Amino acid sequence: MRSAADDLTARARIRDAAIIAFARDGFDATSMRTIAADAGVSAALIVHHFGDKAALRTACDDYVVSVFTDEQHELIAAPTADRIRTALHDLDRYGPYIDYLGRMLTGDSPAAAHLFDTLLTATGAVFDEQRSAGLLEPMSDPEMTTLLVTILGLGHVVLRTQIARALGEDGLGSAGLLRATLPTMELLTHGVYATDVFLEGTRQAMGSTETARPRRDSGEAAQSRRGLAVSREEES
Amino acid sequence: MRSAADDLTARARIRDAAIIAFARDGFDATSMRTIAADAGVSAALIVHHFGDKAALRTACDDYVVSVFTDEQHELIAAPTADRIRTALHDLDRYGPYIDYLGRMLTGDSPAAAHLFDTLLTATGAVFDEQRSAGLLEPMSDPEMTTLLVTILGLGHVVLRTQIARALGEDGLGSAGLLRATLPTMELLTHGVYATDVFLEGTRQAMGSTETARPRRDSGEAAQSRRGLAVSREEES
DNA sequence: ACAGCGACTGAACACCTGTTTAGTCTGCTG
DNA sequence: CAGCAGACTAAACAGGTGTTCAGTCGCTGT
Repeated sequence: MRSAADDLTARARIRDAAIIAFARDGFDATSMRTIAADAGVSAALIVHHFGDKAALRTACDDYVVSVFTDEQHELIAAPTADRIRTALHDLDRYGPYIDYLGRMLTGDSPAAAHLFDTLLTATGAVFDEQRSAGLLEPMSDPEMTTLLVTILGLGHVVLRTQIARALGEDGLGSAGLLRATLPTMELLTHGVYATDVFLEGTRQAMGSTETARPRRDSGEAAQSRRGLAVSREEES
Repeated sequence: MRSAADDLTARARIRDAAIIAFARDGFDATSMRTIAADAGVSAALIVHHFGDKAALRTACDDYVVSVFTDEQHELIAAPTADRIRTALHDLDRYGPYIDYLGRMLTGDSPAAAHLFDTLLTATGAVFDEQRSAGLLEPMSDPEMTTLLVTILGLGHVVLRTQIARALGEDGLGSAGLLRATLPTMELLTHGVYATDVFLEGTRQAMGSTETARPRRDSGEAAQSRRGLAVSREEES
């Protein structure tokens, strides 16, 4: 620990300490003096190296994002949301970064936006490829379905605290990831419903609010079919 | 708005102002004086009514949770994660509460834990019922599948900012919810994959190591299994 | 009429915040 | 060697923080 930390430049130690503290306590609840103490430097040195606290944050943002996008890990080369979730099986290495990432994604920093878009695009690209190979079901709204799958993957990261508590095990630990793999694949392969009635009900409900007669299977039509009441549930 | 605000007790106005401010700026970045000003009272009165800032927070937590659990709305009576997402189609009414909820769920407050567990349990109950009716596919791990569906629902809430930006529309606005409904139902009904090869590959990968794994596994074992499972995405 | 009480406030308090300032030390360069 | 640049620090600063205090107001019960 000691020697490894001493090998890093002060700037790097500050960055690492900040990432850990921000991930653990949040940006606002972390003081410059705390970071400085953790990094073994003075608070003034942080300003000397980064400018101000906000600049330190964006430096941390950029670094964490780069960990998940720049690096040469083969599973991160095409960072599907599912893959990034999968890649994080060694919590020891990525733990603080994952937590940081979870906090980041719920904010509205440019880095978070960039990361989210990258993930979304990558997931969409994988789907496009698989669709060309005839491996995918027809989708009424491929962009939205891509988003749904991305949400499913990132949900593990963002809701990590709740999941770990509810399951009694860390959902992003290797045991948790292992447990999630098969059910995820089941969901993506045949869904949860054994019947079409819910889907058909939705189709009719959404189609019936339109003046035109609903069509069965056309994908493009569905997208134009939006704009009216939400009531697939009888309410309202 | 004037009269409506004046109809509320100062205590209620403080609570409402705090919820809005916490949801918008976060707990730490919101000062007592800001809340007081928004509520039209003095900062000292907040302390008088709630004790301290932390107590105000838990009061807000409890209130927001009660909005989504106690109320008599029929769609909230059984608050599936999917339903709660659907129920929130009038952002005007629930908007601030949703944002507050999103922030809450990424923390580790008792109220967030309670809410999450409630949602999880409710989703599980709906599934149990549907399973009895023979409406569900067989699941290798029903509890985990329940969690996955819950994550899918709550992901919209927690990642609202990113989703709204990426889609160019608010995913929790009525238009966004409407657009998400059909793809969600498609996903839950037949998944995204038209083939079983990914699922079968996962089953075999996990099953084969299962027999060779009498007890707790090391990281390397999980990684190899993971590698097999993931190789479904036959990289270029 | 008056005592009591809770709602309510402005001002003060002690503390913590991010940042600045002035300066020391170290190592390199001419 | 001098000198300079950058890493680095202790101390101070201005402002904001949550909270406390002493007190006023208006209502209610007697």
